[in-house]
Amino acid sequence: MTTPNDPGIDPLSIDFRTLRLLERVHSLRSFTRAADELGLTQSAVSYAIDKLRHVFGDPLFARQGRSIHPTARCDKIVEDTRHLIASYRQMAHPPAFDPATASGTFSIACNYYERALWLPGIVHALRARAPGITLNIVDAGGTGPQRLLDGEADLLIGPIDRDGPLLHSRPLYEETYACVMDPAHPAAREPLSLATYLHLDHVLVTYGGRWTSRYITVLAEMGHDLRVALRVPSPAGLESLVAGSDLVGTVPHRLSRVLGQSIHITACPVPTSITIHTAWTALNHRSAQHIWLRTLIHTLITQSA
Amino acid sequence: MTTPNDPGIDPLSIDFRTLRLLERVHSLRSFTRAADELGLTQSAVSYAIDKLRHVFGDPLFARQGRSIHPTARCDKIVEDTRHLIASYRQMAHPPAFDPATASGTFSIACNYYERALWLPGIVHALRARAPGITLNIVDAGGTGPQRLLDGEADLLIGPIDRDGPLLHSRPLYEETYACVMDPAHPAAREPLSLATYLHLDHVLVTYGGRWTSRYITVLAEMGHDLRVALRVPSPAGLESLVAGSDLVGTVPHRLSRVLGQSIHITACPVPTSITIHTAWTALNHRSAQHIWLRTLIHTLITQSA
DNA sequence: ACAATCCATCAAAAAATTCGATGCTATATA
DNA sequence: TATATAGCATCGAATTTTTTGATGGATTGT
Repeated sequence: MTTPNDPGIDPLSIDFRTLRLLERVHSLRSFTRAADELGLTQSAVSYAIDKLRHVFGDPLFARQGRSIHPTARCDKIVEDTRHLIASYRQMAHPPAFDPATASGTFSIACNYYERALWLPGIVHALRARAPGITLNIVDAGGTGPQRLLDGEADLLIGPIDRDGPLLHSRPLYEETYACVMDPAHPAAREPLSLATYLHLDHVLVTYGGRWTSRYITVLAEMGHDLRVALRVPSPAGLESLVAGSDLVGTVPHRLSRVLGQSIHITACPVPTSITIHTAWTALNHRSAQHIWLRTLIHTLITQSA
Repeated sequence: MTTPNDPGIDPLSIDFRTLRLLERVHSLRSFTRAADELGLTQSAVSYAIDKLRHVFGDPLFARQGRSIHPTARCDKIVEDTRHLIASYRQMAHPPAFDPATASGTFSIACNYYERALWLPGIVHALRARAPGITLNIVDAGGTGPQRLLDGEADLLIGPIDRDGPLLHSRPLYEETYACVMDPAHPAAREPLSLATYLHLDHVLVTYGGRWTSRYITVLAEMGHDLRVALRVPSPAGLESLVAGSDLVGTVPHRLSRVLGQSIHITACPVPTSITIHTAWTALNHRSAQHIWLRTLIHTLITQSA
């Protein structure tokens, strides 16, 4: 019938369906009934058992007149098989992510703007709902997507222009620019026109690296150039720079509102806006933890934005 | 790409070759190199991974420019997979039978003849080589194969005429019949002719049930009938029945030699012989323990027969 | 004896896998 | 900046595996 260690068949070519079939035949003591239960023909069951017979080098079942009797080896194989299938099922079924008991680290790349506006809310929610997760904030710098691709961050929050390759993203809200200045500034008396804006002396927030703010790009496309008196890498402390000076700063509108009470805020006359997104890579796209966290963050931000 | 819990594909349809493929891709960080190693094309590997992606609802690997990076879920799956494959391999590989440490029960069906001749040797060898195995001797009765088919015995030793269905057997040796009588018996003076044999008064061993000894069958076919003065169910004590009487007993030749010194033994004139076999069912045909035991018994008996 | 049950087997059909070739994207190089 | 290269995805064709439906052989129960 079969020789032990039959070289003609690779034991690894057995799949879990075939193992389940073996288990059912063993339990039901019948090829025919197992076939019915599994929605197959008796013939297919016979074929599958025959394959298993070659793989295990054992007859597995011997006919005893009208019924079949498993061999001792078959009993043992079936017992092992039950554990094997259970393990595999557990492996194939992703355990539902439970924030309350979850542990791990989650890295967010963003810049001063997002940290100032949204980080407190995120941290607060996370401590309450998923206290086991360590939050790691890295500076997005001028090139946010690179943080994701390099594996330094799991989620990027910021203005994404291109929906580049390998990058999933979801828009949060649209942001406009605002100008901040000393309340005593002459230009603070009425809404700012583009002409006036271009004649003022500016404090420019460069955001460190090679990033160029959208309003600068738009101005350049219009053929205009900003009179820059001071360049700073971050909006932090911008309030004290414009207070008591004639300098004007341009920052996202929502940010201007948290810079301090002592400054005058008015709409920026450059006709453009940016859209803030969350973004991540394919690596995390299906991760239960990541889905939960990015959804949480998306909800928090869009609800208060 | 893929939706979690994709209903279109049965997770159980994954086989162990595919899991090994996943493991290799994960280790080598390359579809192409895994394909080379497994003797497949990159295309086949891509197909297999795609199937796994649907089953697990996870991209498993994300392209990072020129190379690939596994997802966290993939790492975990691969780790589980290694255990799964190891367990399966152990299950598929029949553990070599080690007599010295083996335990269990082994049932032999046979009759007085085999017990008297061979059981001491079998017991002796088994105690020495496989002390953990319990030997269980059951009477074969008139219908030996039935003991096997009923599961009452693992091995039958005895004269098998038919190589019936579901029954494996291996011949041990050929046995002839001998006549035993009192040394003072008139017929003991010269070789026994068939004519003389038929005129003697016999003690017939019936072996209990419905069994008919071969020499009886042959005599009947020849149209002869035996003059039976006494019927006994077993050859045990036959010596004392023929000693000091005019009765003649017919038993297998080897058995006659262990009945006692005080009797005369001569060849039985009925022209026939029987062949002693070991026999077993398909249930035990591939069992390592059974193969070892029946080979041991076969060797013991043929070496001293 | 006779019908019924049940697994084995065979040829044909259906499904899954593999191959070879090509496409597409992201580096690396000139 | 353009080009070459490496590497996975995808497509149709070829191959292999699985399933089916029909049939055979053996055993049991009536």
